[in-house]
Amino acid sequence: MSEVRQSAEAPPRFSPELVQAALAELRVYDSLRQDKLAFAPRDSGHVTMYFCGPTVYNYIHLGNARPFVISLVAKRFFESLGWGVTLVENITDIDDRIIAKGNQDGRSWKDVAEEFSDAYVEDTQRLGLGRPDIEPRATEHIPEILELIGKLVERKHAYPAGGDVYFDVSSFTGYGKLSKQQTGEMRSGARIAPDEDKHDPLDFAVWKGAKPDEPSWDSPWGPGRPGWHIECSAMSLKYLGAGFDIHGGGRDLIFPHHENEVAQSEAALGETFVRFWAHNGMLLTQEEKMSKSLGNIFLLRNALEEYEPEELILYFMSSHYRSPMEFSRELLDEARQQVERLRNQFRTLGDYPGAAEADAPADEATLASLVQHQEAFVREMADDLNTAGALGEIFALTRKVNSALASRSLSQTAAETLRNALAELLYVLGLEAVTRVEFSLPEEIVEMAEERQRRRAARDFAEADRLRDAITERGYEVRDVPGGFKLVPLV
RNA sequence: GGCGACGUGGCCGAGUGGCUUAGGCACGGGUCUGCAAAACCCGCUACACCGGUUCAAUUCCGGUCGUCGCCUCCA
Repeated sequence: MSEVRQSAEAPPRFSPELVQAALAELRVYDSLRQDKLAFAPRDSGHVTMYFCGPTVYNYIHLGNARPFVISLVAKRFFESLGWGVTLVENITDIDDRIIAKGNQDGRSWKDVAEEFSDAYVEDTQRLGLGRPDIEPRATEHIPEILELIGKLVERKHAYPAGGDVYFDVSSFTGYGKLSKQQTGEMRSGARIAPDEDKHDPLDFAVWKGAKPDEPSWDSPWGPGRPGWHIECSAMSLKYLGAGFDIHGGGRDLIFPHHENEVAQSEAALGETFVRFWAHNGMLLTQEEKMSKSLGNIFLLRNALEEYEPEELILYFMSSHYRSPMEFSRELLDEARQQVERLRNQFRTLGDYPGAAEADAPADEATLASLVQHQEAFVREMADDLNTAGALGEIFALTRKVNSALASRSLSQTAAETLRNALAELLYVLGLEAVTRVEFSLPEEIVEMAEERQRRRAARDFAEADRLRDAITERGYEVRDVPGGFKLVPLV
C-alpha cells in the first residue's frame, strides 16, 4: 500500500463536557457479579487492567486477537477521559504445550517459546494499536511465583505432594464463585490422572515437579515449573496490586483459568483480587468456536496478509465485546467497505475547498449534529464499551458531513472542526489509520491522469478510458471531481 | 445433566415499555457524470413461537423450539 503511515498521534482528551457525559454513564459488566455496574478506578484517575495474553506455542489466530484489540481500545477510551492507564498483558512462555511442541519438533522448549513470543509481538504490533504497558513473561517471574506459592503453603491453602504443589480447593470457600460451578457437581465428573498425587480431584497444580528431560527451576519443593494459572496471579499482583480494576480475557478462560486465579490469589492475599472481570465472547466459524483444537482457525498473520489492520479492527469493533462473533471473509470484506467509506470522507475533507463563511448554511446544523453524535459516542463507550453503538454514531455523523460536503454548504473552518472531531473519535476505536489519506503518487501516474484530462477535454474518450485502465492496472483509481481529478490507491 | 449467554429486516449488528424508520453491507430507483467511481437523495422497515402482565411489548414475566460457550487443551 502506498498510503503513508504516520506515527500514532497523541491520544485525544475529550472536552470536559464529553468527559462529564461519559462519567455520568460509565458502567462495566462484571462477570463475577453478573451485572453491569458503575465503574470508577481504584486509584483515583488511574485504571489498572490485566488481560490474559497467549501461551506461546503457536501463532495467534483472530480469536486470540480479539481481547488484545479490546484491551487497547479500552485503554484508549479511559485515556480519552483523562485517566492514566496501566495495561498489563502477559506472555506465558512455559507450559506443557510449549514443551510438547518442542518435543514434537525436535527442538528446545525455549526455542519454541522465543519464536512464538516474537511472532506474537510482531503480529500484534502490525495492528498499529500500540502495546500494553507491561508484557511480563512467566519465566522471568519465577521468584514472584515461588513467593506466592510459599504464601499459599504457609497458609495451608496448598500442599506439596510427590514433587508437585497443589492448591487445596476445599480450603477456599469461594471456589466456583466466578464460573458459578458447584464443587460437588464438578467432583462428579473429575478424575485424577494416575501420576498425580493430589488429595481432591479439583485441586490443581501451582507447581509441577520436573520429570526427566523437562525444564525446571529450583524451589523449596524441588525442581519444577509453574502450573498454569499461577503466573497470572503472581504477575498481575506484582504490577497492579491487590484489588486492581479490570481483569480480562476470553470467556473460555473463566473456568478453570480465572476461577483458579481468584482462588489462589485471594487465598494468599486474604482480600479481593479483582474488581471487575471482563470476558469477551468467542469467535465462531460456521457457528462453531474458532479454536486450535478444532482446526478452524484463521491466523492473525495470515489475515494481515489479506486485510489492512484497520479493516480487522473495524470488524472487531462492529460487535459488542461480550457477544460471540461470527467470523467469515464476507464480514471482513464488509469491514473493508466500511473502512473505505470512512477513508473517502477524509479524502473529501482533505481537499474540500469550502464555502465562504457567509455562505455556509450547513455549518450550524452540522456542528450541532457533531455535538449530538459525540455525546452519543461517549455514552455508548461508557456503557460497557459498546463499540458497535459508538461506530454507528460515527457513521451517522459521516452521512451528515458528507451530505453537507456534497452540497458545498460547509465552511472551511467547520469542515476542519469536523475532521478533527471525527479523527478523535476514530482514534479511540483504534481506527486512526482511516484518517491518513496522504500518500505519494508516482509522477508517471500523475502524468497519465493529466494526459487523460486533456483527452477528455478533447472528447477523445476512447483514449481517456484506455489511460484510466492503464492507471487502474498500476494500482490507482481515477475519480473525476469538479475541476479536476482525484487519484486514490486501490484497496 | 449443571452453569452462563443468545435468537432483530437479504446479510452483519446496536437498542428501547408507546417518535431511535440505530448504523453498515448488499440490492433497486434517482441526482451528478461522456462513461465510471465517490458522494448525496429515495425505496426495501424487522424484532423465533405460544401465553401472561399492561391503556400499550420487539423491549417485562412464564413456557416451547432452536443456537452457542464452559464443566480442567482453549482468547
